[in-house]
Amino acid sequence: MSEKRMPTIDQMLCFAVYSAGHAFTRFYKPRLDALELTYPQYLAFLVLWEKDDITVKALGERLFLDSGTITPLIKRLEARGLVGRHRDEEDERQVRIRLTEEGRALKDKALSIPLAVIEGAGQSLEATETMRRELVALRQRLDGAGK
Amino acid sequence: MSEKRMPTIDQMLCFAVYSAGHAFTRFYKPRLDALELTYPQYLAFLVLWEKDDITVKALGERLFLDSGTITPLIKRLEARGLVGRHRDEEDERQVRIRLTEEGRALKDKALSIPLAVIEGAGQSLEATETMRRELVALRQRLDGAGK
DNA sequence: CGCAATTTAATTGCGTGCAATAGAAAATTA
DNA sequence: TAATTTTCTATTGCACGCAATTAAATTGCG
Repeated sequence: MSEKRMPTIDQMLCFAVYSAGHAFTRFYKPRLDALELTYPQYLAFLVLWEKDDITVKALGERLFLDSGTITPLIKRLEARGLVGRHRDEEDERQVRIRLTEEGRALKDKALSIPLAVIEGAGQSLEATETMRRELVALRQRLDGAGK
Repeated sequence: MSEKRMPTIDQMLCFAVYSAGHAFTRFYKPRLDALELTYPQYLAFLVLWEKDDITVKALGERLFLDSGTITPLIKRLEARGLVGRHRDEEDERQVRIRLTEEGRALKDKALSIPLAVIEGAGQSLEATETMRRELVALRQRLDGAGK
């Protein structure tokens, strides 16, 4: 005689996060198609445009992804001549990722994207910043409580 | 010359959503491993436990996923005997998904998960509900502005 | 009714994410 | 120094997500 209840997905925060993430990917799609980049590839470029010549590990820590995701992603960009991969001379365990001239130049084509996304989100910068900060705090608590 | 700026990923709402989504998946992982379910499979069960015998389309609309994702996901659950797939007699284009006895019984093992997630999120129910509502509104604006 | 347009699922192909493993290099320790 | 442990990257295998296509069933229109 259990007859216990489970929440509806519409009541769950995790599903709101999950589906909002997909909505962002959908929104980015036509803009990133113009650069022939996927959303995760775009994130990798944002990190590299900010600071070039970083290791696979550093990029992974920034994006919260491991080498199983980063390595093939970067290899696809390398195959297109957008980045180079080089073993670190000091520490040969590490692989450093460097933008090529073409990879650096891609930034110019991406300049219009952030504003388009802000417009697409359709809320004030204050509301956006509050939401962002709360999500980062949530992520930290989830990872901390994880185990 | 140009020297234009791009935001840092840490400043971007989309990345906060993206990485919080992964954090939820990580948090759910050990709980769902006990049921041998993935997070998307768990979401599908939440929908089915709420309302059984629904079409692939209805499930997809609920989860914001298309048949390219739903069909193989459900087939894996079918192979494990947790759901059945049946062509609708009235409209043979449609496939209805029905829980088996085993699939229905799985709910009992999942009952403790929602509370664990609420604890893992580590914030008040009010804050959680506010955040959820804002994320749903954001998703709607992104999809609406999409094109 | 007859046929074109629409709807619904399934399939294919590609790019993530991530667990598990392997292998090499560096750091630690006995 | 030699042996052990740790770190870093790559690889394999599996399950999403989604675009594009296909096929079958239904609907709508003349």
